[in-house]
Amino acid sequence: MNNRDIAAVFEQLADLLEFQDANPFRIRSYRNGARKIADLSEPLASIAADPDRKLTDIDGIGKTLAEKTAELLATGKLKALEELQSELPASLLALLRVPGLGPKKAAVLHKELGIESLDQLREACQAQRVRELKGFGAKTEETILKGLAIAEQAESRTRWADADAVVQQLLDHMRQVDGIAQMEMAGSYRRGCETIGDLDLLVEAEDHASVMDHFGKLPGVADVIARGDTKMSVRMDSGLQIDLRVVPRESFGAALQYFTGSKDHNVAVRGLAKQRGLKVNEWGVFRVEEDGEETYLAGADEQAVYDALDLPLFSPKLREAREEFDWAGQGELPQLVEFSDIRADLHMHTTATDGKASLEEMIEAARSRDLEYIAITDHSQRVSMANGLDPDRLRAQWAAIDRLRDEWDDIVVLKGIECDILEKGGMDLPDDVLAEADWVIASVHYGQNQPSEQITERILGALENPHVDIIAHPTGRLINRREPYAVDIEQVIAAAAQHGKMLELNANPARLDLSDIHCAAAKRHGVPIVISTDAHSTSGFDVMRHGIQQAQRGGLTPADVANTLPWKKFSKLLSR
DNA sequence: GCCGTTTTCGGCCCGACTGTTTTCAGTCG
Repeated sequence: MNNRDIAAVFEQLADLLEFQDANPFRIRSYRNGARKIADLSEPLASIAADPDRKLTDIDGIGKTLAEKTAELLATGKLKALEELQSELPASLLALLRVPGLGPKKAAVLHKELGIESLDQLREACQAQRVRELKGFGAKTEETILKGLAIAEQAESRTRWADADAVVQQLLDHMRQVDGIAQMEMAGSYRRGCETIGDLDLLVEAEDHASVMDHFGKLPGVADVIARGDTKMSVRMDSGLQIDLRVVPRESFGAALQYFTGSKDHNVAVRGLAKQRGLKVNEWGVFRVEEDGEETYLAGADEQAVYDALDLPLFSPKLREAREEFDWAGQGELPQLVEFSDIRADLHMHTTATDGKASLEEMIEAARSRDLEYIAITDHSQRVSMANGLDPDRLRAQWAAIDRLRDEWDDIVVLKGIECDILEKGGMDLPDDVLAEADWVIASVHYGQNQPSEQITERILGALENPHVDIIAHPTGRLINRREPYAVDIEQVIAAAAQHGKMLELNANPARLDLSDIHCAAAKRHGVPIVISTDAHSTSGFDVMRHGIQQAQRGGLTPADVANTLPWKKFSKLLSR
C-alpha cells in the first residue's frame, strides 16, 4: 500500500466514526494523520522498514495510528475498518458529500429511515418523509434535494486555472460597486492549490448591503445559499460556490489571514497565539486580560497580524501546516522562486509533430518573452498519433535549427527531443541519435497502466541512459481526469539524484506534474527541477505562471530550479 | 487519538448562518 492508500483508509475510518458520534477529537486525529501521511513524500513502507526510525516520529502519528499503519503495510487490510464497514454500509459515506448534510443529520436519516444511498435519500425527500423527523423540516428537505444534485454533479474540485477565469470575471463585476476600499481573493485560490473547492472573496466596505446586492447579480449565479450581516454565499450554475465576506478596515488583514487558511495553518497559528495569551479570530489579534477583557492589537493588514504573533509573513503558498512553522522557528523561510527568475523553457513542440506553430514561430515567441534559451523537443516516432519524429526527420529539424542559429544572437536554441520510454523499456530512438541532441527529455506516453514495478523500472532505465537529461511529467497524472501512473516516485527521485539527472515540473494546469509534495522531495534529494510549459503553440508559453505557483507551494527557491540559471551556468549541467 | 519550554492528564480554534427551535444544534469554512 502506498501513502495515498493508507491516508484514504484513515479518512474513511474518520468518516465512519462520525456516523457513530465518536469523540470529535479522535476523529480529527485520524483526519490529521491522513493529511500528514498524504503530505509525506517518502513512502511509509521505507520508514517502517528502517530500524533507526519510527512511524511515531511523524508529527500527528501516535501509537494507534502507527500500529494501524503497520497493519496496513503488512496485510493491506485494517481490522478496525472492516468491523466498522460491517456495521455501516460504505454507500452511507456518499451522504456526507451532500452540502448541508453532516454526520449528525446523516446518522439520523440512516437510523430513522434506513437510508443508505443517495437514491434512497432522494426518494425519502420526494415522499416528504424527511420533514417528519425531529430536527428536520420542509426547508431542510428542500436543501437536501438541491444538495443531492450538487453531490452527483460536482464530483471533482475545480482546477486552479478554471477557477482563475471565474475569479477575473468576479473581480471585474465587483469593481463596478462604489465604496469598496479593498478587495482580495482568499482561500485555496490564494494559496495556489492545484484544485479549488470554492472561492472566497473578501471586501472592505461600509455599505454591506450594496456590496451584497451587487454580488448577487454576478452573471451565472444560480442560487443564494446564505446571506447575513457580513457573509453571503452563492452557488454558480457550474456548481462552484463563492463566499463573500464584508469586513471593516481594522479587520481586513485578520480576515484575509483567516480566510486564506489553510485550516490547519490557522489552527497552528491560533495554538501559538494562545500560548502567548493572545486570541486570533477573523476580526483581529486580541490580548486576553485577566478579567477576560479583550484588547485589540492588530488586524488591519496581514503583516501586522503575523507581527503581533511574532511570526513571519508566510507566503500564502506555504500556509499548509507542513514545514512553515519549523522554518519560521529557525528563521529560514525559503525565498520562493518567482516568475521573473525564469530564463528558459525547455519543453515545447512545433508543427513537425503535434504543435500548432512552426519552429520559427516558436523561437520568435520565445524571444518576445525574453527567454535566454529554449529547447525544441518534439515527440519521437513511437508517438504516431502526434506524427512523432524518426531519426531522419529529427536530424532534418536539427539542421534547420543550425541554419536559424545565425539569424538570432539573443537566444540559444537547443536541439532537443521528447523521446518516449517504450512499453518494454528502453528509448524510442537509438543512442547514436540521442547522443547528437543537446537536450533529451524522456517520457512515458504508452503503457501507463502497467503495475508499479514495471513502470518504475522503465523510468529508472531511462535515468540510467547517459544521454537522457530529464524525465518529463514524471507521474503522468491529469488533474481530475487521470490518476498518476503507479510509479514509485521516491525511487525515481533517488535515481535522478544518483545519476545527476533533472525532473520536470510540467506547468500545464491540467498536469502540474510533479506535485508540490514531490517538488519538495526532489529538493530534499538535491535533484534540480526544470519548470517547463510543454507549449504546443505560441500561447502555450503562458502556462509558466502555473508551474511557478506549484513550485512555490513545494517551497522551491531559484537555486532549486535549473531554468533560472543563466545559459552559461546551465550549459555546464549538460556536460557528459 | 495526539501531545507536552507549566503538562503523562486534560486540553484540543473560532465565529457566521440556517432552520428548527423557543434557546440551540448542526453545518461550514
